[in-house]
Amino acid sequence: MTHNTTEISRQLRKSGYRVTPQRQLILDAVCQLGDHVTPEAVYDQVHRIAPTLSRATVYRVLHFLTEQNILAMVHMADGRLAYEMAGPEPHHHLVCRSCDSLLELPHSVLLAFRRAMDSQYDFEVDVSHVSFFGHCADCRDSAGA
Amino acid sequence: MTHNTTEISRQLRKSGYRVTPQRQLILDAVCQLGDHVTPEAVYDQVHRIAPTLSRATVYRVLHFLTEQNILAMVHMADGRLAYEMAGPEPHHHLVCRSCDSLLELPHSVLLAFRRAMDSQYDFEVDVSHVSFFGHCADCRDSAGA
DNA sequence: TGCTTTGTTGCAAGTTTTCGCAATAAGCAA
DNA sequence: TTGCTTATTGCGAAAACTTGCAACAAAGCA
Repeated sequence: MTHNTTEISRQLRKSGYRVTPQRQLILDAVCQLGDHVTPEAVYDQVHRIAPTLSRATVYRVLHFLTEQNILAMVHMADGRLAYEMAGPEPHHHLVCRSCDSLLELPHSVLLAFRRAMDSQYDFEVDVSHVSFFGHCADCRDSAGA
Repeated sequence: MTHNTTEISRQLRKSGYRVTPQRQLILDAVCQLGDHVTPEAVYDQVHRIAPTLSRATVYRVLHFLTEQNILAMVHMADGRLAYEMAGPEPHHHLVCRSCDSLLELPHSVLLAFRRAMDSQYDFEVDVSHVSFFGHCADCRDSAGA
C-alpha cells in the first residue's frame, strides 16, 4: 500500500465526507494497479473482494476521489480516461499514440509553462494534471521515418 | 464553408478512401459548428438533413477524419472528446473553466515546448492542436481568489 | 451503546460510444 | 454506361458510463 489510509480518511472526514469500505477498496485497487488504471480494471479487481459493489459506485468514487485530489485523471491516447494516485507533487505524462506507453514529466516543466502563460496572457493554466500526446523514441524509430 | 471540399476529397481518394455524402455532411457540420464540437452536436445537425445517418457513422467518421488529420480531437475539461477542423495552421486554446471563453495561443509557444521535450525526453510531442484549461483574467478577478 | 442525520450505495433505467455483419454504393476500368 | 471490387454504412446489440431514487450505514452526539 503506497497511500496513507489514515491521513486520507482524516482528510475526507474533515471535509464532511464519509470513509466507506467501498471507497477504501477502490483506492486500494488504484494504488495496487499502478499508473494508468481504467475504471474497468478497478471494477474487476474490487469485484473479486466485494461482488456486490456496483460499477456505478466505481465510477462515482473515482470521480469523487479525483475531485478530492486524492486521485488524478489521466487522458489516454484513444480519449478514454484512466486514474492514478495523485500524490503530493503533481506529475504529467507524455503519452505515446502508438504503444500507449507513459513517460513521466516533472512538475517543474509545467510550472515554467504556467508562469509563461500567466505573464504573457494573464491566464492561469490549470496544470494539476496534463497529458501530451505524441510518439516515443522507440515508436519513432520503428516507424522508419 | 471554411474547408476546401475538393482538396480534401482529392486527398482522401488519393489514399484509397472514399468520399461519401455522410463524410461530407459530417465535415460540413463540424465546420459550421466551430470550435470544440461534440459528436452529439454533429449528429443533431446532420440528422436534420439526413435522418437515416446513424450515430455509429458519426463516431466512426469523426474518428476517421481525425486519423486523416482533417479534424483534430480535443479533450474537454470533463474528459469528453470534441472535434474541430484541423486546418493548415495549428492553433491552440486556453479554455476558461468558468466562462468557457477561448483564448488563442500562437503556435510558436508550443513549438518551443515541443523542442524542449524532444531534446530532453526524446519524445516527439504532437502539438498540432492543444487545449489548456484554467481561468481567464476576468474570472480570476471575480472569483476573488 | 443506541439514536439521528444525511452522505453513500445498489439497483435499474437512461445516455453515450463501440462493434459485428450483411447490404450498399464509391471509384475504377473497360 | 456497365459491372466489379471492396470500403463504408446502417442496424441492432453490446459495452461503457451516468443518473434518480429508495434503502442503507458512517459519524457524531446523548
